[in-house]
Amino acid sequence: MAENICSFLPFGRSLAILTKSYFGALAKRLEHLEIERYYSILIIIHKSESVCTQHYIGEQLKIDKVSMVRMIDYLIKKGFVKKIQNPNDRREYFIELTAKATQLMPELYAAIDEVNKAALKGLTKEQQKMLYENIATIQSNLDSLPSEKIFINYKTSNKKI
Amino acid sequence: MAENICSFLPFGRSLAILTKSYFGALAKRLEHLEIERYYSILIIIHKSESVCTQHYIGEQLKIDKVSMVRMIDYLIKKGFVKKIQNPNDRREYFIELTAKATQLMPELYAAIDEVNKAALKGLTKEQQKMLYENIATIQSNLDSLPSEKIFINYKTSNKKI
DNA sequence: CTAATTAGTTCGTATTGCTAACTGTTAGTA
DNA sequence: TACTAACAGTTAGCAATACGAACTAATTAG
Repeated sequence: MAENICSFLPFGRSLAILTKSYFGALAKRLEHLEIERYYSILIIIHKSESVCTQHYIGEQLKIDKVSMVRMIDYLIKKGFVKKIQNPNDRREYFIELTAKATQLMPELYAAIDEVNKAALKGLTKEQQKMLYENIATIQSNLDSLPSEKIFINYKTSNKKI
Repeated sequence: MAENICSFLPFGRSLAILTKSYFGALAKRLEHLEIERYYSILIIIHKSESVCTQHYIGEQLKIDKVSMVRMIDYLIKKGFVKKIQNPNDRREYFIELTAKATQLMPELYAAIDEVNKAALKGLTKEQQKMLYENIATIQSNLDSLPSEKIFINYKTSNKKI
């Protein structure tokens, strides 16, 4: 049976499929918004207590700097963020939300909360807490292992299921 | 702090980063083998009690049929699988492991087991069991939500960390 | 027998991660 | 001060993957 087979697969495979499903659901929930990607970048900026450089955002989300350029360009083109050169270190640019993006944030948080709730339905508060803790533990375990860099992308398509 | 920010991110974001780290570690552990991708396809075929078509494999791993063609072509080129037309339904092809691939499987399982163990280090057996169950629950929750298809890729690069 | 469906293929497009080479800026150091 | 190294960000090009659409060949439904 499929379940038996799956138990032999790398643990990461389950995570990959889960991730795919999660972002599929989130994209669906947010499809009425003008933006379809890079929510996490907006959140990093919005929640940061200080100014955000591309370097900082990339570090938080583990996105390389080249991809960051493309993503920020996209967000600028869409009118969600603006880039302001740091006068004290002119190599850096501060990435800031526009009013348009700021206005959108509550909707974004609500959607994420909704999808999170739907995803975690059936788990007790205690189980949810344990899940987050275990994920953090696993992340920390993996961070200490030798590894190769891995390519991982998320892109919504137009196809509806 | 970063941890505070992360708690506002979509749940899927943690999973994405985790998945990335996992496959990075697995790729590193397997870098001495001739193959660097598509381990899961080999496992599906190896563990399947019956013959495997591309359609079946894609269904198990949630890989679309176009990508399946490319992946199977790659595995054929590398000499790990062969394609045999089903005489009873000549639209289908059975994908089978070559001797070379079969010989490689124990090493593959050992590597996966090793990385799984390293990843789950510090979790009790009970916690691990709960984790797998919770992942299954979440997957099932998400499967029942409306969603869009999402692009998700894993590709090892040559860069070592 | 015809129409619809299915397995698989091919082509084109989009996204992302990587390397490498590059600009401009800042910091370290002789 | 001048030279060098490091850093933030950019650009170009490659590889990998997902998708839609159009396609072939084969099978099934009516």
